[in-house]
Amino acid sequence: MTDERSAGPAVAGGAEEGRGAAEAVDGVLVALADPMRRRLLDLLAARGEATATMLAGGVPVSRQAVVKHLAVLEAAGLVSGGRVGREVRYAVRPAALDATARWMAALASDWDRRLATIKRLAEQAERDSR
Amino acid sequence: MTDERSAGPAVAGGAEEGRGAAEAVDGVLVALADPMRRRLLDLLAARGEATATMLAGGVPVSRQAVVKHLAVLEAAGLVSGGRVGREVRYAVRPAALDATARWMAALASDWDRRLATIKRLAEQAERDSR
DNA sequence: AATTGACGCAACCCCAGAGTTGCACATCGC
DNA sequence: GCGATGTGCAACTCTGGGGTTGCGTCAATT
Repeated sequence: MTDERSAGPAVAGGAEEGRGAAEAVDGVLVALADPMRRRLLDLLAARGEATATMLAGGVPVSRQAVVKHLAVLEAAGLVSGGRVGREVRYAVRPAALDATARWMAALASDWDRRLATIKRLAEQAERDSR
Repeated sequence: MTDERSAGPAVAGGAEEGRGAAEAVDGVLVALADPMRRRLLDLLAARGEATATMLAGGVPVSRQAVVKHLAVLEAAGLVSGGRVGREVRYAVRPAALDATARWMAALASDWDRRLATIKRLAEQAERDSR
């Protein structure tokens, strides 16, 4: 087994590199917005490694549809695929997902900060007018 | 200012309650997948509170388009709107975003766990065959 | 009361993308 | 070599959703 996928920090998928964090996040969000793609990710995470044909067996769509979904997922950095003989094995990549999770958490805390400021100002104004 | 939005844990938006975590996450992901909606969230977070008409002024689409986006965002629990006189003021709600961020982080760490297991098993098998 | 500004509803256009089918090409097992 | 299996490519269909326009309604201002 060529373990090019198991530990390398370099993006083997070759789909995302020189882009800003915003566009990387965009790709992940768009990819995750589709229920079928989330299901495929689930299957893939459960099996560790699988081909498009295998995955198509566990989902009510054609193999070609699965291939397209995998292409989107790979472009988003969520999975990576490599050829082994005549088949293409895909595996899950946690890094992109983790990065997006952190982005969202940071955004949420930013909103919290802003809301706290707004509230404080409002109370201040009320105190002044009283 | 009625601060029904600032601290209450109860979902004032009235759009999500009896659903499982999966569908709540789905709504948030679908909502965030659109760049225009993310921009509207940004504007809303920056202004603290705004109406659809105001937001339409800072974005290259019609007011009606903004209204539709706000409806999606509200259904996802990302914003909440309330009538004040003849206008409807919207504000950002960090809770749903934070919950989704945690869901993603948990999923990423789950993938990591599975990958670690796979890798361990592979090394074990290799050691045995040697 | 008349006017103005903000909202809601409904009908409509348009295209990206999810899914399909058919076929050609490569690879494994015999 | 030959059949069987798995991929890749391309053309095609069709639904969903983002966007628009038009109009009716309601509240604030004067």
